[in-house]
Amino acid sequence: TNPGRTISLKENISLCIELLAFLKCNLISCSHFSSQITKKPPVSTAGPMITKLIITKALNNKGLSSPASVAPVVTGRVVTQSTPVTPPRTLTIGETVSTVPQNTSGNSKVAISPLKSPSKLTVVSVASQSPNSPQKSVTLPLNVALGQQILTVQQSATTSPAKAGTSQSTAQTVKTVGGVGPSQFKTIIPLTTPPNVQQIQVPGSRFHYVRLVTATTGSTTAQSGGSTNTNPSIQSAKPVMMNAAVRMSVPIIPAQSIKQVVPKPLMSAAQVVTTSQTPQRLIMPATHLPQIQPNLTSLPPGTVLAPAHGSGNMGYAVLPAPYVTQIPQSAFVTLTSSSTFSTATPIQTQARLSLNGLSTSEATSRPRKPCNCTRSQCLKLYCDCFANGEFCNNCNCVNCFNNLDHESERLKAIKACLDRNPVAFKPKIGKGKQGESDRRHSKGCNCKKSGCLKNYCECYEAKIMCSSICKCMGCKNFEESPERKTLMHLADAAEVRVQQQTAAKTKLSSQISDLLTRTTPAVISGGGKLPYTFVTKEVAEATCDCLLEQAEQAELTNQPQAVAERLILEEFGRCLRRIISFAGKAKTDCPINC
DNA sequence: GAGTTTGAAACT
DNA sequence: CAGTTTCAAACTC
Repeated sequence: TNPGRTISLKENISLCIELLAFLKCNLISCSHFSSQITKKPPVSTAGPMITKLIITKALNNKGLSSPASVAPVVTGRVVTQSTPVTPPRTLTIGETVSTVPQNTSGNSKVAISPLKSPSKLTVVSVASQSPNSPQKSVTLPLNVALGQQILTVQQSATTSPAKAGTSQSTAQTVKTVGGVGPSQFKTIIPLTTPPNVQQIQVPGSRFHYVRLVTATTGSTTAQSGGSTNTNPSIQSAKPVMMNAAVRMSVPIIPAQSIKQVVPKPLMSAAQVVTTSQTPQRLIMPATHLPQIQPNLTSLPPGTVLAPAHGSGNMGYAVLPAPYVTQIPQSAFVTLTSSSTFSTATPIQTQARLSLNGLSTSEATSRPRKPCNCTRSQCLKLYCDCFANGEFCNNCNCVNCFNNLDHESERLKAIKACLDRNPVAFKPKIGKGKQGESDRRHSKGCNCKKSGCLKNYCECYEAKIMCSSICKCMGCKNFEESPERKTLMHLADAAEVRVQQQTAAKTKLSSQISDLLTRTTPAVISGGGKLPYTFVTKEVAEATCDCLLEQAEQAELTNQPQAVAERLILEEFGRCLRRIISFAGKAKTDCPINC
């Protein structure tokens, strides 16, 4: 791909070996190969994304209500919005909030699945504001409900018929699945690529966990038991066993999936969101869903969505996405019963949407450094995990409270931090609109001895230069600083070296192992392909010997590198022709295609 | 790996 | 708000 690039002899031979392996692969019987491909489950190329986790009470399968049983159990939370464009405000679940910006005119609602629901997985609830349309919910059999995107948009009772016709297909879905007429449920907005929902069984837990998984590529299968499901591409739910040591796997969802239901962004990071129901519930933001960040899930970690006045004491707790991946199996009960924070004192935390100027997805996609806290119990900002809104996981900390076992303490600590500094959990490194060059430390550093050229300095650590707001002394971390340039060059060179060495090592080992593992002769019959068994270990070694011989000859005769490369490649071509020739001859001669 | 240095966070 | 203490990471040996 790069004609101007000079290839060393070693690389040349390496390429030849690679070609040899490739040839060998392609000699494998076509049917054999294709069968392996078809057996392979579809794998998403997208990073894991959490869309939502619904926890219901443990249920036996019989306990699922029939579609006709419109239970008064309200488990899906309805968030509404009064106007399409609103300033930062207090959100009251149950208020009218527009979640479909185009044509629902503020009367649609987003049902947010609760942490727990009594005995059933309730997909939709209506917080009716009309006495003629009492609050209702549709309780679905789990295997049916699982096929639905949990975020739903409903028409409120006061929505006009004209507005009600915004999404006929999805409304039909609701009607069919839930057995409830369109007058009650206007719209369920499915994901553009519907999710695969998996049940997660947690031993010892009373709760039933569900996760939504959508593969962005690959085939999909019809949903089991989902005859009423109008979307055939929804995958069947699969039970997943979990133990305490296993992280809850992260569902995958296409990035565009949530776009349809993204309500207007909540402007303030310190909003109070109130609910109108009783038990505390969880809203788990999807770190990898930037589209959903502006809505409820963009609320900062630790936020408790306080109940609305006069409507009980249930609230939501917004947790950072890593929470989901680190969550221990037994923690939900503690959380759901948590009532540490009343409506009068809702905890408001700031979203740590980015770390050091990186987006959340970027930041969370890389492995986090384990902390080593010994005295802070990981409940102070000294602890990087805590400061980043994450639970400690695989850390080396002592007496750690930054976990679900100490959730109440943790929430208190969050509150204390925010009392001291309302933006304590906001990213310190702001990303400028024009790219990284505009990134800068929000507070500036205060370095005195390091010259801002060591990682003690938060600016230098974030690979940004100090700015006018820094109060550092003897700063050398500025654009024209020769010391800084030298350091940067050294760091870059070191990084490149490490990468090259790692890549070379990986490539070589994979080539060797690849060749060695494919040298077992085997009889492949039929398929019209040459038997790949001719590329045996001996043949590969002999080929390599031939190539090396050419390389040595070229060196001995002081040939220019281009000539040497040509000789090697020509020799490789000869080797291949011989292999193919013998293979074809053997196939003709041998009655059993050996 | 132990000890030191450093600067942010926490505290007064 | 300034000064001091605490803390954990970065760094050095």
